[in-house]
Amino acid sequence: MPRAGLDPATVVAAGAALADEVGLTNLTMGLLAERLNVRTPSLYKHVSGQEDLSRRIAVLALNEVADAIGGAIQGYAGRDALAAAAHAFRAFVLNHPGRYAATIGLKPSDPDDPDDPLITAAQRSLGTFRAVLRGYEIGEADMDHALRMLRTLCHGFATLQAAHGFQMSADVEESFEWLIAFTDRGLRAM
Amino acid sequence: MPRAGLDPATVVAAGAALADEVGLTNLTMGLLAERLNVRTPSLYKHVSGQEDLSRRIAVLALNEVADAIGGAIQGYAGRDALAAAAHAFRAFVLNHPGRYAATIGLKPSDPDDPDDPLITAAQRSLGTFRAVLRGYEIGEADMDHALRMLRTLCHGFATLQAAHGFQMSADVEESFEWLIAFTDRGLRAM
DNA sequence: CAAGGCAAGCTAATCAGATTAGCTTTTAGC
DNA sequence: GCTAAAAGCTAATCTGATTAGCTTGCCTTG
Repeated sequence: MPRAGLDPATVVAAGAALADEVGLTNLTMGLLAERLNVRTPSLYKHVSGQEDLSRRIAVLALNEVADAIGGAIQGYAGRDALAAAAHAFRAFVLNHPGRYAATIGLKPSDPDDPDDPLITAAQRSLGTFRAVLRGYEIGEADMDHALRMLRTLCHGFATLQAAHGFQMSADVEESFEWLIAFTDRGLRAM
Repeated sequence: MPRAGLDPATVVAAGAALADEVGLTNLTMGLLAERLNVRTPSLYKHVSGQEDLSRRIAVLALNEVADAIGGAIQGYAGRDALAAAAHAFRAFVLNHPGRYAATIGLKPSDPDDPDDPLITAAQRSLGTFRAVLRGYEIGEADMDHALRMLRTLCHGFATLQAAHGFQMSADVEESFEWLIAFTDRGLRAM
């Protein structure tokens, strides 16, 4: 009976994948163990419990979002960068609802601890939004507000759509494009 | 030993209050029973389980949001109505994080069933946003998109703030005002 | 006012899922 | 090959949801 050869990263990756499939709330240690061909208690050798698992999934997700947006905006600026970032963000949330859900409502970690990988990952994904805004003429004073707006829009739209929150008739894709255009116009008019 | 005299509405109201205090995820049937001076199984005489309870809390919350926004925008139009609605919405989410959380990620109910109180409540709160937009010169074609944008902004900002998502230096209140002004400008420019 | 019946509450039991304790055994490093 | 840490396992505990079935308060009807 050979060993499974797990390590924290493998467990977290499998947990994230499973969360995307069944939903974060339905992710149980038992289900994850089964997926990894291991008995439930064995998982505790790699993660300290559900909260730890969830937090690590969140870190993974935030880094992946950062990578996705970062890659998508390469070579673009202004409206093109905005659109690319928004689409990349939303695609990530729709394709990985489970792991994105893990990034919401985490116990607020000490924002001063620069060793916390969660902080690092959050900063990275924030950095990509900041990069998008560099393509606009935004004063120093407005930068943080604009950044928060961008986050609000992306997060809000993606989570509402993922939760089937848009049940009106109009096409959701069209609304998303409309939203991007609206934001671009506003930012350029600053 | 007199009876507790519970009914579904009482149980749901207590559940909503408790969810606000301890968080929706920490709302257990046992805790709720204790709050109502009743044994856990007794709750099942009034709600059919946790999912049912959560759904009813969501209905309550959506109706309360609609009332809050509806009341706040009375007598206002344009930018004043927009600001009043946004503030009312956010205040609700911040004061009642538990019950608002219940409105997210519910199993999508049949949108065609007009008897579902959840649909009714959702329509009501949507109606208040529609009322805000009537103060702007928005063409028929843009209405649904603008409506979705408004929801996106309110939902996104409030949930991010409730989740302690804004850890940058700038003042959150200031960002919120900035966001409202940005949106107002954009809508007026249509 | 008494009888009947429904529904609210209760106790006891079952079940799923998280987590811990303590044992066994692979396997990396010497 | 030897040994010790780490990885897995079984067994056990605990919390929380839910169901079954009993008891009894309370409202209605006669």
